[in-house]
Amino acid sequence: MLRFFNTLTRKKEVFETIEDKIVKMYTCGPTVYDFAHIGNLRAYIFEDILHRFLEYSGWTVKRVMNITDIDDKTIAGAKKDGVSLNRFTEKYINAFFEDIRKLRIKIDNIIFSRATEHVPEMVSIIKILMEKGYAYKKENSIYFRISAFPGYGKLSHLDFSEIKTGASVDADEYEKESARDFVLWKGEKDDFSWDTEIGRGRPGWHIECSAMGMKYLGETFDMHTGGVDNIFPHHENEIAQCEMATGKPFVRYWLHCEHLLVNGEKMSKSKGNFYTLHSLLEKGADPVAIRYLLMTTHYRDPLNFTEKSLVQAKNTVDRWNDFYKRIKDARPDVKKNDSISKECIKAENTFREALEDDLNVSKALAGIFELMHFVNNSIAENNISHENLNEAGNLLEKVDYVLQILKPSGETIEPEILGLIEEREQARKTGDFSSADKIRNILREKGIILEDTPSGPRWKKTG
RNA sequence: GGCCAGGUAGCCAAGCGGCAAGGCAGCGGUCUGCAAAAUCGCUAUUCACCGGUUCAAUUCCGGUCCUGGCCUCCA
Repeated sequence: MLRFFNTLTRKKEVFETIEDKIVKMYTCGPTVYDFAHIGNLRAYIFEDILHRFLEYSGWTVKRVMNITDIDDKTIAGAKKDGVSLNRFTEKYINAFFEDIRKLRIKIDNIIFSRATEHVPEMVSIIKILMEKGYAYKKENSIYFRISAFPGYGKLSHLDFSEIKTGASVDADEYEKESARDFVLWKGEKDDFSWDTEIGRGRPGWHIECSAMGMKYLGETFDMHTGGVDNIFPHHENEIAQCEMATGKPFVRYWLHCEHLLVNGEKMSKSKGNFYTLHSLLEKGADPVAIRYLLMTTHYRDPLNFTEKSLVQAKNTVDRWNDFYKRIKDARPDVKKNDSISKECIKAENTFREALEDDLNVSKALAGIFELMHFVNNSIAENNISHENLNEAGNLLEKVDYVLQILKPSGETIEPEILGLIEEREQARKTGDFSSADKIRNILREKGIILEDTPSGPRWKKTG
């Protein structure tokens, strides 16, 4: 039984979808005005684990991720570079896909929808809101009338009766009836405009997610995710405009991912603690270790990113892969040990039940670590069969559909390296250990680590 | 100021009324020609602090301190 913490009710709730075993989910994606930082990437990894686990559990996932390629920042960037909007955002869209590919975030079975390709859909929602009297036009811009929506604030749990029109609130350059009203459509100010039935201009910030979500998932859908900072105003406003346009509930479950800190502080460019995936990889970080680190803290807890914790993550990922390679390489000649099968089932149950409980990744991993411990012990005691190893290997591969931390197996090795390994083995056999150690050091410099086992030497690559 | 999340060993991190999971790092033993890997053992009388409820609290209640977030365009 799947349970998730719903921001709307502030409670963990049993997850029940509109259609049985089908999840319609909308996940907030990037605004493509800059390279993604690791805080953004944490959110995408959270969404990836969620998506993959749902599929692992037998659900059909219908998912949309937006790419916001029109807003103040993208326009400012395009102006600054003196290029078209598309030309400007293309660079960051490509970088985004490159980043998520490296972090093994899935891209198949997801509709990536671009705001600039859905302007007509946005316009039609705005038209409906105007017809119903929930939106008004002022100086060529169109605003949503918040006083028309009694449920305003139900997601963020903010009390708007107290909000005052002050310096920070009334910062908008446009005229509106109430400081709280938000803009649906911005009247033409520059070249970045569309000609539409509601005038020439461009969409406001919140309308694109509403339009794209409802276009692909329907007027009411199951799940919407994003970072906690999106709760207000972005998601609150999405609810307001959708529910007033359709008269139906917009989204059933809202899931939000906490922020990431770096060395206990908010990440910011001025503090010099701003990490992008690119900058970490340049320092030699392993993208799989980054993925592991970003997923092991529960998504609703703040995650403190440090370089030390990244080293720890790297060691853990290496151990995980060592174990996988070990059970692939072992060639035991023993009859089947039923206790291994039982441990595999136990580990899988722990894994599944932990993730079903609001994605408790740490607990899920602990279940697999316990299995590793048990299997390693059995290998040491020579009490595990080939069949048992297959069971453990299959389980590891199965959970890795969600985790994505196993390195691809079937690494190849050059013939000359293989020759060196054989040469060293001959030296060892004749007792010439100084030659053997010399060759082992040469191999180490080439990135090959040797392990002598009863059935001969075993090699692995570093890094 | 209002609202929200969090503070568990050197570090990361579960648990959330009944003797404190797991991982990384460290130390000692086994194995090994030496390593590596693996393995065994050790590493929190204590869960930010102070009160309260209870037979029993890291877990519930009240207060305090610290960290971070939101309160109109930042995942």
